[in-house]
Amino acid sequence: MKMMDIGEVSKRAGVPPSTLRYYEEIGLIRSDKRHGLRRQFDPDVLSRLALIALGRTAGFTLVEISAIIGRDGELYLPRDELRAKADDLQRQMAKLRILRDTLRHVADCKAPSHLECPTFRKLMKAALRTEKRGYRHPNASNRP
Amino acid sequence: MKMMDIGEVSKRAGVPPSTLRYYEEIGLIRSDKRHGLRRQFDPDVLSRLALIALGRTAGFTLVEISAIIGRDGELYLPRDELRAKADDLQRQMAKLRILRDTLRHVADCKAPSHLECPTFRKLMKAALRTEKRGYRHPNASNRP
DNA sequence: GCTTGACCTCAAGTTAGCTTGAAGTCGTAC
DNA sequence: GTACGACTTCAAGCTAACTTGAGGTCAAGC
Repeated sequence: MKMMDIGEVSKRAGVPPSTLRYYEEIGLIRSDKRHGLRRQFDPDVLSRLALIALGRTAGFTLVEISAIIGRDGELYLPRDELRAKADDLQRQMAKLRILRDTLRHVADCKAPSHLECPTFRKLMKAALRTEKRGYRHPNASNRP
Repeated sequence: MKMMDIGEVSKRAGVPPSTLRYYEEIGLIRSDKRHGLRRQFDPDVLSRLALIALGRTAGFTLVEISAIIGRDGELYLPRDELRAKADDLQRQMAKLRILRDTLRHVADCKAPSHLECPTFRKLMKAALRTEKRGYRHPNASNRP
C-alpha cells in the first residue's frame, strides 16, 4: 500500500500536522517508517483518526481512547466495559436530545417568558433529572 | 423564597463550591445577597446549573453557554442561531450513535478480527463520513 | 549544484476549567 | 463568651490537548 506523508494525512483527515505529531508522541497513532526524515503513514491511520475524532466528540479523553482502541487496529477492553461505555453514550444522547429540544422549542415558542411556558418548564424538569452522579460530595458515603 | 448558601447548592447540584464560586466569578451564575460574608443563592440557580451541565456535556464552552442562557433566566440568541445549535446537537448525536453502535457491536461480535467483519467495516465507513469540517487546512480556500 | 518547500526536533507557551492552600471572618451551639 | 465549622478572598497551581517558534534537514525540480 502506498504510504502518505504527514501533509497528506493532515489534509485528508482534517487534522493539523502538529496534532498528528502530538498523537504519535503519546502513542495514539503511529507512522510506519521514515522517508529520510519524513514520517510515512499507512492509509489505515485515517480510519483510526476518524475513530479518535468520534471518541473526542463523545467526550472521551485521549487516554481513554487509547485504552479503547489499543495499539493496533483492534478495539480492546473487556466486553462489559465496552457495553458500559456504550450505555454512557446512550445516556449522553438522551441529554443532548433534551438540550436540542429545548433550543428548538425556544427558537419557536412565542410565550413572553419561557419561565411561564409549560413546554419549557417540562424540558427544564427533564434537564434537572439528568443531573445525577458526577461530583461526589465530600460528606457523601464512600459506598460505590 | 428561601435562599440557600453555597454548601446546599453544592450538595443539590452536585457541583463543588469552588466551581460555584468560579462560575460566579465569570458571571455564569450569580448569588443574590450576602448573609454576613456568605453568598445566598436563589433556588433558581439549580435549574440554571442543570442547563449549564447539559451544555457542558453537549461540548459547549462556558463562554458559549453564557451567550445562550444570558444573565437572567432567559435563553438569548437569535432564533436561527438557536436552531443552528440545535442542528449541531443533532449531528453530534448521530456521531454518538455510530460510536455507541460500534462499541456494542465490538462487544458482541465473534469475528476473529474486526477488520474482517463487514458490520465493523460498515460502521467505520460511517465514522469516516462524519469526518467533515473542523480544522481548515492552511492551503484551503478562504470561501466560507 | 542550488533553491525551495515540506518536512524535522525540542522546548516553551497557551487556553479552558477548575482546584488548592493559606489566612481570615462569621453565626450558631454549647 | 468561646469553640467550631462553614464560609470568605486571593494568588498560585494543575491537567489536557494542543500550538508556536527557532533552528535544522533533505529530496526534487530547475
